[in-house]
Amino acid sequence: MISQAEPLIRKLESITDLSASEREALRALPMRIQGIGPKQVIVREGERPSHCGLLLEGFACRYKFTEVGKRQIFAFHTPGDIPDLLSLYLRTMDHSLGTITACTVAFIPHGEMRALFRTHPSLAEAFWRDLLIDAAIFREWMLGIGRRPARVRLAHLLCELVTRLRAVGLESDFTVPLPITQTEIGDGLGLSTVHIHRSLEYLRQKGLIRWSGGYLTVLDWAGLQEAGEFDVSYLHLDTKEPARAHARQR
Amino acid sequence: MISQAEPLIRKLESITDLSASEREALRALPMRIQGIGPKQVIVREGERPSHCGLLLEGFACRYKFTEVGKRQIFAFHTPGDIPDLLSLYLRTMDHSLGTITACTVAFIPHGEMRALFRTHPSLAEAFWRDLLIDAAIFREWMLGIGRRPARVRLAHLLCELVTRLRAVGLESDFTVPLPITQTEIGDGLGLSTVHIHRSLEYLRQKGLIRWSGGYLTVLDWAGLQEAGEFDVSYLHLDTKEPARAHARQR
DNA sequence: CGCCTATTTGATCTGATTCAAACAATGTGG
DNA sequence: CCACATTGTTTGAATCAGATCAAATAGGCG
Repeated sequence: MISQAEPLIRKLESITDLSASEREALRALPMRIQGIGPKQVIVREGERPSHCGLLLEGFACRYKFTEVGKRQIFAFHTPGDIPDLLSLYLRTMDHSLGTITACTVAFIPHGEMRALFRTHPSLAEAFWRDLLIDAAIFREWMLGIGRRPARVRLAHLLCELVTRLRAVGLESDFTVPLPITQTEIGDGLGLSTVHIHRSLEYLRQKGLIRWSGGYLTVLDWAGLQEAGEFDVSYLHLDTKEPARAHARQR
Repeated sequence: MISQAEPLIRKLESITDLSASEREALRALPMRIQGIGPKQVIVREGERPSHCGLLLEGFACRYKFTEVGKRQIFAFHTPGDIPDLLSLYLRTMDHSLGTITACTVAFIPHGEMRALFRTHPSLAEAFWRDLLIDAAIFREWMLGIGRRPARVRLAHLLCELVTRLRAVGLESDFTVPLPITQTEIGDGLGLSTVHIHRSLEYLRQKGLIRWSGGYLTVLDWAGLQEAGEFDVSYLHLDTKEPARAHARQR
């Protein structure tokens, strides 16, 4: 029951401000730490978890299968995320959570999270913001899957991953760890593995990225953003973001 | 500032239990009621609303455009919904909200909602549940758009709409108002209007549905559910849902 | 070294788009 | 109440983005 709240604190600080006492409260959360191998299920669709899983190390994803066995990945998760936070309010999981690489997960009892929310309302608000950003990412993915061609979709996803990894300090020099398979990318974008490979090839040939050995390097950030129609605002990374030009009061 | 909270109460009661005092608190919410014509924007991407819009009458939707002008609809909204509730915690809208038909919308100041959440924590929880179900619907749409063929996708959407309209009392005898255009359905499913028409034709010819004059009738509910691979559980309609066969404690 | 998993490449097929046009329904103003 | 305009539906034909199938190559790792 040693606390390892630092990745979580870092994550929350990327979307909100935390006071010293809030950071303390997070560090005081009791958690059971567990290692989980690659490609394992953490929580299965239909289960009713009694704990939330805070991802400390590794990559995870949430997904669901079609009746004919096709998989759609809804989200990729990185250290600091609590992918099944929603189980606190929706008792039954409507999708599964699994690891991509080997992971370290800290399980926090639901009761402890609820107590934290009661004693620290503004922390509760921070977590709600996180849940809402999660949904905003779903929307952006929907826009891509439904309406953007494969190359744009792929470039957009890479932009998102780089941005999110940067926000939690896992980027340096436009290089991020990305130990994800082309098949997994395909399952996230609603595309076949073959087509992912060809789209990746396109981005490589345009000199936008390099990707090998589990690390992605963005060679041309502006170009990749353009290729992916990437506008970071949907990630709501800055609480104090300036008003947009076309913003208006109702 | 006359309150018209009944559709909202009905909606919340479909996903949670409300006490008499909670219902009273909802009725006491001050709201400015406004009629809005069909196909109008209610809140535009980039804006920072100071109110939430409670939909009292009519159909609305949330959407976003691609850079090349393709639209993806993320959600269809029916009376009782507060489609922009998220603006309470995410200051800047990352997508737009607009009407489909003429609508009556009750605008509630953010401050009033926050006060309500403070004085009635379990109401706050009900709204959070609603927001999480919203995200669950996004996931289910993603699964369809990414991994299901057009006919299945369409049948699934129809099942969802009928189920949701039933939950708020807008269904009778497997007939629901559905004043939506084939183009709008297409924008929701990531398909072209032409293909929606052909897929609809297929469902009609299979004797599953009848749809005309703005009303949809499901002729074969079991058949439509099967055609759409529809499993209602993602809508989390019942707080007290029984454990599924494969549910397990961690 | 040999096994297993992931990437790469080529060929073919198909679900869905696009384009184009006819047709139906609905609403509007004179 | 009708002519006209507008919006939505229907139909057909051509085309294409991406899937599927199949097989070769390349990495990792015990």
